[in-house]
Amino acid sequence: MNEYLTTFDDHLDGRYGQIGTAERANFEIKAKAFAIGEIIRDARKEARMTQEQLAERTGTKKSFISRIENGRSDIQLSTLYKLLEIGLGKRVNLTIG
Amino acid sequence: MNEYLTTFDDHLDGRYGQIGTAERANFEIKAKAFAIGEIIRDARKEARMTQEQLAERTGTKKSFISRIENGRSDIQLSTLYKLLEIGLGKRVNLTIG
DNA sequence: TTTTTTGTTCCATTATTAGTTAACTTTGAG
DNA sequence: CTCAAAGTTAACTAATAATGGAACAAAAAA
Repeated sequence: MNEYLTTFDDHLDGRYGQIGTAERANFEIKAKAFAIGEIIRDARKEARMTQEQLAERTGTKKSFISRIENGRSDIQLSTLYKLLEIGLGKRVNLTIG
Repeated sequence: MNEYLTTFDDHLDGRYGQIGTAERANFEIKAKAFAIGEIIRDARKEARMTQEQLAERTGTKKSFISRIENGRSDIQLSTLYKLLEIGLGKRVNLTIG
């Protein structure tokens, strides 16, 4: 079971200028959300599946999978569940600490 | 720490007619995604915060919080992080089993 | 009960994801 | 190298989340 405990800074490169804390927080939140792609790709590789196979199992296209895996989409919760649970047979466990 | 391990059926009422398995799976995924509202409301109550306070801390409006808590929105991942981590100071822990 | 606070719902607008196709690039086998 | 499989990207439409405001309802306080 892979664990993905992340801090905001995991997904930043430290190169922003003079922005407010609210704006920075928003940027960091987006970066964290986009990082889900890496997790999905890892899970797909682990399942030894191609993007096309995952797409077919979830009723979508490989281009859509690629976009997500490359961190270009802030996906909806239903998409997260669909890809990981239906597509890859994983169990998504969400805990609030 | 509250744990929200859910099965699809937790969020269904069992009253659907003759629909295919793909359609049913899709419906269940949606239901599961919508169920995040309950989790957010629990966390907010635990933090003794009003919807308006949570809205203010996350740069949004109480009407938006209400809609989510009542399971009327399939929110994006960034919204999940924004409300729980920035708004409520919780830690969202996502594990893939 | 009256007033205030908190929460819900509706409407309209904007922004972005979901979904798709096609062309292109990269990778891996043979 | 050549070919095929796998992955990436751009462009586009449709669906829907995000947002804001206002009116209303419910709950809590005075």
